[in-house]
Amino acid sequence: MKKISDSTISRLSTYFRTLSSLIEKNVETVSSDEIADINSITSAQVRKDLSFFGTFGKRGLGYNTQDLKDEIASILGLKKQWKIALAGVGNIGKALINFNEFKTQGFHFTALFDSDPKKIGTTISSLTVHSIDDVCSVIKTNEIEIVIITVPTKMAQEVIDTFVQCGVRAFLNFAQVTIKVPDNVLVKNENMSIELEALSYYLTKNKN
Amino acid sequence: MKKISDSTISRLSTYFRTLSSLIEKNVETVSSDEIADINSITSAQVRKDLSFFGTFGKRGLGYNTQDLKDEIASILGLKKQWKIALAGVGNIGKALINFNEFKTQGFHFTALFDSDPKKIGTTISSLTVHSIDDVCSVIKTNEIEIVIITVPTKMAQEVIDTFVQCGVRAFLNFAQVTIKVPDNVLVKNENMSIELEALSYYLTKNKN
DNA sequence: GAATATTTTCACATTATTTTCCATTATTAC
DNA sequence: GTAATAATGGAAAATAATGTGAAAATATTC
Repeated sequence: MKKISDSTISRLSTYFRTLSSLIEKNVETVSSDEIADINSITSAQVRKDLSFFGTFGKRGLGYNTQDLKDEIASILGLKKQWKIALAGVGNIGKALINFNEFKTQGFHFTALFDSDPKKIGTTISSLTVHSIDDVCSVIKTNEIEIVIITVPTKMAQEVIDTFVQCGVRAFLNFAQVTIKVPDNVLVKNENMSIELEALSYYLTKNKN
Repeated sequence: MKKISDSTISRLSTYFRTLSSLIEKNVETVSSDEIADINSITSAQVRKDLSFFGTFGKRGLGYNTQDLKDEIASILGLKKQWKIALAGVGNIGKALINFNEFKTQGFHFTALFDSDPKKIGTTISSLTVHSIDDVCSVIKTNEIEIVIITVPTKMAQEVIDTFVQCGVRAFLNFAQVTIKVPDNVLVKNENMSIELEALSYYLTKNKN
């Protein structure tokens, strides 16, 4: 199986949202050109991205919105409910727990972890905060497959190591540090400062 | 001036963090190879990225950490304090206001906006919540140049339009929708669900 | 101070991604 | 039913990004 680029995968997510929104409006058919317009890219890009996974459209007509949405859901693995955990119950962590979009996309918070004894044992949104020491048992009992990391930068590597040892292979990391993991583990970084700095670069370069 | 790729800019941010951390440890000199190792990329990539902006190293020695950090700060426009605003004082919005990393990177929240009459006039972290109707005057008075968008998906385009009309040219958008803006405006998307879906794709593809 | 090792820089090669082009197929209008 | 229009899908070309290797410059060792 050939390697599909990250950009292709993230555009598939975008198409998925576009299709959901079209279906909500009772649109039954859509062309690659329309999907492209909505997302400010080219139709060739849309078709190329889809072509990696099969042929889903009808020449002369376009794509059936519901069918294509289902296909993309299958490709992205969104047909199941994912159980996720969160490590680091601080400001950002708490906000994410209450962020409903995750749930509607099929990602369910099932466990919380923190190292602060004052937080361990407390309940947030009807989820108990567990000690980092109990990672393995909690992960296994709850069949958690994805972990969101919102611990302080300095602890991120160590915390992720712990989860990796318990068999977790997918992380969404909010800490501002590059994490080293084995080849069979994936860490996606969500680095808000980097995006802000890209804006800073843009404004500086295009000063008026 | 040739166009520098987004990936180069975001890697510069990463090098900037790496350098800060080395300086903290009193390291005075660093090679492209060391920077690369820390961030799990190649040294050629590091040198190539830097080469777009000048020659900052000494052959046989490497780069002076403080000098290179200063150079990158200049390139990214991080030598000034940026005044930023936030639109949409919900869960995520409030968490970001209290997210201290922004402040330490030179991004200061200076104004908040919401459309909910119950929130308008209240204070969060000593910042008053303004009405969306007052955008132009507040933006101008406070010299705000970057706006973070944490309003509901359906309102995002409209809210950004309002800010654009008042002269704002840089946005960090948390809403899950592609925003249309004029050529001289930049919207960076911070889409946490897309990253989660990339993890979902990865786990599905590499099922064990 | 000469020899060796290190490391950048620059030019080029390779790989990956995006865009263009066009044949094919479907639908619509007349 | 035929022509015109719309749209996909796949091959090829163009562009962009990354990696490699040789040469030059600097530092270190003996």
